[in-house]
Amino acid sequence: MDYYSHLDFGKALKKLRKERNLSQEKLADLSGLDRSYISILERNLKLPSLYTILALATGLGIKASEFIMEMEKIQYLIE
Amino acid sequence: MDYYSHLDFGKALKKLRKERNLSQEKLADLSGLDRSYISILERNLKLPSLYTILALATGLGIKASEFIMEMEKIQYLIE
DNA sequence: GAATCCTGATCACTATAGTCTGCAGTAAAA
DNA sequence: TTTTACTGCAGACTATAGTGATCAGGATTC
Repeated sequence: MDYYSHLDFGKALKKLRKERNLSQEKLADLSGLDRSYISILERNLKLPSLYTILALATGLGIKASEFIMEMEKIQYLIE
Repeated sequence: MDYYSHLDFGKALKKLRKERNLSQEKLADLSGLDRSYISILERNLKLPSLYTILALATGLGIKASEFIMEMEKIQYLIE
C-alpha cells in the first residue's frame, strides 16, 4: 500500500478539495468519478490517468496544469 | 480510432519530441517506455497515466506541468 | 538496390485504472 | 442515544493502459 506516496498526487488532491470545502462524494459528483476511487487516489494507492486528472480539475474548477503544479509544489517542499 | 484527438495530448507530445530532434525510439529509451506505445499516444489512440506523463516529461527534460501546459496551449489554439 | 532509420500498424498478452456495492468507524449535531 | 455526514476499506468486476514481438512501407544514404 501507499505505493505512490512519493509522488503526492493524493496530497495535492486532498488539499485542493479541502480548500473548496468539498466532500469526496460532492467532488465525485462534480467530476463524474466514483467516490471510493477518489479515496483511493487521496491515499496514493493508485495513479490517475490523464482523463481522470482532467475530470478532477474540472470538478475543482482549475486547469489540469495548475493541478499538476500543485503536486510538484508539494513534492518540492518534501525533497 | 482517434478517440482522444480533441485533447491533443498526442500533438503536444510529438511537438515537444520533434523540437528536441528525438526519434520515438530514442524517447522510448530516455523515458523507459515502449516505442510502439509512444506511437499510439502521438496518434491519440490512448490516454497516458500520470506515471507515463512523468516518465515522458523526464525523457523530454521538462516538468510534467509544462507538458500539460503545452497540451492546453495547443488545445486553446484549436478552440 | 541493398542497408539503415523511422514510424504506422496489428495481435496477444499482462498490468493497472476505475466502478459498484456494501460494511465499519468516527464525529458532530439533534 | 439516535441520526446524519464523511471517509476508510474490501472484494469482485469491467475497462483501459502499457509491453513485446513483428511486419510493412517510405525516405535516405552507400
